[in-house]
Amino acid sequence: MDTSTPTVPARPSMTRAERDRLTSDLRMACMRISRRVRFESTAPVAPHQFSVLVRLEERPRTPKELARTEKVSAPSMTRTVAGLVAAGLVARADDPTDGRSVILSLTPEGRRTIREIRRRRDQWFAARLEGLTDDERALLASATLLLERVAAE
Amino acid sequence: MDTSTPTVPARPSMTRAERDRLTSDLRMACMRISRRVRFESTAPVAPHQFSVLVRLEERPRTPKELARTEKVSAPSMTRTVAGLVAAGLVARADDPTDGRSVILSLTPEGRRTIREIRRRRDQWFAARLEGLTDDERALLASATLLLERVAAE
DNA sequence: TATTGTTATACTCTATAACTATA
DNA sequence: TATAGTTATAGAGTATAACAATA
Repeated sequence: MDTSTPTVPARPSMTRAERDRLTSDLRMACMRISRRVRFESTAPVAPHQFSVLVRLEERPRTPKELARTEKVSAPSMTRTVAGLVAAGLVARADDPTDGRSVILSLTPEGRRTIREIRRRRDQWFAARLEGLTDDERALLASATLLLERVAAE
Repeated sequence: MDTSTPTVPARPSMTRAERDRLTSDLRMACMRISRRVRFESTAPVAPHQFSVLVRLEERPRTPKELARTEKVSAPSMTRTVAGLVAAGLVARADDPTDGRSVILSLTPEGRRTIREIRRRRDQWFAARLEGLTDDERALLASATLLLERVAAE
């Protein structure tokens, strides 16, 4: 895939007002799309549960680590994890090096659940992108690379 | 503002796999930015309250209308609205044509609150866009128009 | 003594069911 | 009888404080 900065016609520098406008318009567009995806697609687990599944998709983590990254209290995470374990989506294991800790990881069913939720969300969004031309899609593909860079900072 | 489709170099049609990839990558990028904006910027009102303020910014509405658009029950909206009225952000008025209805609208303080929240969110996002070149910003400005079109459908 | 995780308790947002007032 | 809104009550997620087990 082409990861270089896309070629666009030369333009004069943006004014401060134009930059502010871009910031606000782009942010609101992203948040509106996010909201609509959440509203229009149903999910088998609640948003805060899905968020934990995605964290565990990257690698196994402790409840404390999850509480910190998800910005919730330890007792809240205890509760959330308990629900995911009860649903068979997350597995608990003792930490062999520290008797106080537990190590949480995704079960195969947990991975399937993530895939299913992404599939539903993409399905809704894909229908909205149907009406675009190839050029418009190419432009959005280039923009996606920039957005990913911005979000990763 | 230029609302026409931006000029980009001619490219061959995307394959189905490329379209699927764009759908998923762009959706996830938007959702990740949305999440980070929500996490990184504090707000004087809760998310569900802010959402109601934005609906009322467009025009006055009844509680029933708000419950429907926000996808919550009528009693939930009663509670949310009560909080906003108590905070001085929303005003209640009797409907002169229907004694059962109440008409909700933003107070000046409610409008100030919306502006303040947007300012904080933009502030965070603007810092992330600082590192981009003018060409990259121009590309994102074009993409924003497409995203707005997509989200509006 | 500090740290990990849980339990106890309370507050908020959510829902459904029942109630009041008006059409 | 139907509709707009509220009140009653309960379930789920969140928090802080207190506790248990381990380092």
